[in-house]
Amino acid sequence: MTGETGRQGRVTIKAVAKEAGVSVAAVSKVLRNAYGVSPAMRTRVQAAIDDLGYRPNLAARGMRGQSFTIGILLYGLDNPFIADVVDGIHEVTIPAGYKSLLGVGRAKVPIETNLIDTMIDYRMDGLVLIGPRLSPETLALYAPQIPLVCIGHHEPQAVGFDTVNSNDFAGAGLVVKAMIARGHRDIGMISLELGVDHKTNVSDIREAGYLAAMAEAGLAHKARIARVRSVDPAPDDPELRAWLQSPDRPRAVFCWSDIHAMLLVNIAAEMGIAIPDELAVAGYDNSRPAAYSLIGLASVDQDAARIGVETASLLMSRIGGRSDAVHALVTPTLVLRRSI
Amino acid sequence: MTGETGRQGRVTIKAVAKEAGVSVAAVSKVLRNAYGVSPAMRTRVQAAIDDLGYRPNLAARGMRGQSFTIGILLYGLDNPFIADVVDGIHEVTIPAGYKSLLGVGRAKVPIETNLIDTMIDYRMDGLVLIGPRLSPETLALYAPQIPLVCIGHHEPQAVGFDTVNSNDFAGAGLVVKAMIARGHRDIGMISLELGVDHKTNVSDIREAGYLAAMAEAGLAHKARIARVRSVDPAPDDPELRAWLQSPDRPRAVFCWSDIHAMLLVNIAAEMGIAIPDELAVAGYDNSRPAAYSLIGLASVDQDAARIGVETASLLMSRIGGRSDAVHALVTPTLVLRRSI
DNA sequence: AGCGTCGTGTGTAACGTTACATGTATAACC
DNA sequence: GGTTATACATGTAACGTTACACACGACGCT
Repeated sequence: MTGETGRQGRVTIKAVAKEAGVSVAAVSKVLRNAYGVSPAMRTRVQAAIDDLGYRPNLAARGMRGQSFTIGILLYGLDNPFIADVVDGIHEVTIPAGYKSLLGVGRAKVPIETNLIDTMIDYRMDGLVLIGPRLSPETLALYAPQIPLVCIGHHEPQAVGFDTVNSNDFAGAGLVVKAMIARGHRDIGMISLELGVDHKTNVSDIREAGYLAAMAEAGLAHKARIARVRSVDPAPDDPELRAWLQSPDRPRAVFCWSDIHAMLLVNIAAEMGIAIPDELAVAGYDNSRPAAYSLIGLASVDQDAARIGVETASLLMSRIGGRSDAVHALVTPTLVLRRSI
Repeated sequence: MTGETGRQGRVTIKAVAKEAGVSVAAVSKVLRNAYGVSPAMRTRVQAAIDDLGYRPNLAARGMRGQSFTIGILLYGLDNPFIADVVDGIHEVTIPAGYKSLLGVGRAKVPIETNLIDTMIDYRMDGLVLIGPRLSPETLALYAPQIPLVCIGHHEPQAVGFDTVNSNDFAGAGLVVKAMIARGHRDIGMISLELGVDHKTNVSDIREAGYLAAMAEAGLAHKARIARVRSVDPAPDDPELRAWLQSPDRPRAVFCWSDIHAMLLVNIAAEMGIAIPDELAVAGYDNSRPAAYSLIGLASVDQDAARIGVETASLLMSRIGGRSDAVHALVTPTLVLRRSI
């Protein structure tokens, strides 16, 4: 022991109390903006906090009360959509005094559950899950343990947690209508292979929106969905190449994601297929390379920042005690570019 | 109180001890693989842990001992380099029983310091900083508080922490040599505006490597560096456009980053400048869109995964008690593509 | 037999914070 | 003037874990 301040020179609530000449309980109240503290006391304690450079120990905090930290679970880092969502979340949480820590789930169930467990074990105040691979049953298991809001998980009947999504149904409709306006009638779709919980995936909702828009335009008989296996295909993906070579390839195609749409545009260029004259393409996400003039990919913009803001607001109110479930939809827009 | 198990039904070390018929101290020892526990006791406790589905409370753990968690500070999420680095880190840390949580610093000093504080306050066992904007002085202040390894921060004389970097000096040399092999002599560079701590930035080391390689080839008089202001330029960045229009534009250009190189390739295409016949371009990072056939950008590959592995190994040994500083360099390779 | 040593196991005081139950003044009412 | 609110401040028991000091029996050595 080196004396008064403890071995690491770390400033604790005790030191602040001593410096300000008040009790630790009083300091704690000031820190939490709790009821029953006079303005005089508040300023005195605040001065001591500033003088000593005190920072609360989050681990200790988490043992008794709130930690003022939220956890965000992502499926990956290489996605501009996620970057914007996170920015949107911070726009709300940082002014509210919350910090956030992220975990990368790599779209694998064991990693995701492990990370969620970690976040719960750290006594975080709430969790945002972006595109979780977890089943509704698993989520229902976690929901009672911690305030939860999911993005990119369509489950409007869920009761224990909130969801925020782009209106994927409407977004697909925007694309189909724009293509019809361009004179196309033979419009196909490229989607993901069906998963086990496929009713909750964004790609499935986009499929439904596509089919509905086609039907509404009297083109139900033309509608067809090709499914690719890989979420993250290589630049020379054989599935996409095969699709482009197939004899009954449609005249226009709506891709569930920019990743596939951009690859399609590139492989088509290699194969000498003219875009959009021989094949019109539209994607989803309006990611940065879609705007490159060499790519020029029309794409649906989800308004990721707004999704983030909406999500964070819901999480804040849920941490505040709300228990009824809210399921919000954010309206997307279509960014027209050369490829359509 | 609802009775035996506590209000939230959460399983504590106490419950495990009771179930196994031993003391809490014994359970704690088993959890930490500490000395002084018989095989019989170990199996008995482990069985109880599995039966009850016990998970240690990290907040409580962090108050006394290790939390088995490391923090990773990133500057942003929209970068494939970072994604690969993080994967490399996990390759080492996960088998070692460590979890990791990320923070996004947005390349802003106050956010970065805030996040590092948070991670320290959570009693994490170690920190990885990827491309921190912090000054050597600030880092020296943090280093005594927590094991630290930096990526993308060149400070080979630092004593309190380790660094792992791509050999940016050599990477720049690879590009210059490849361009000379293609017959170019008029080779320029596009770099970042100088920051205050510019001796530690990767862009500055790449500049030095570029200048050295030019000098070595007897082209020192041809060498010139243009500096752009924005780290994250818009698709129609006026600075890059102006550079392309300038009368003394070089015949070939090495860009410090793919972000700028790809934009350059696109704006050049808009302006009718033929790549590589009128202008050869090479970037740094070998990011995914660089491989798109429509872009075809030659780029230096940093071997991000290896950097991650190296970093994690250093952090583990530093957590284990090592205190001398290691400064590792990873050898990059150049991926040749059409643009050069 | 007596004395250290070793291998195992237990009891319990921290760790830094919050929540709750108690004070203790001062003001407000009959 | 005595009771009752009201507002503020304090003392202290948790929270779940680890680290430390210690107890206990068995063993090997003089």
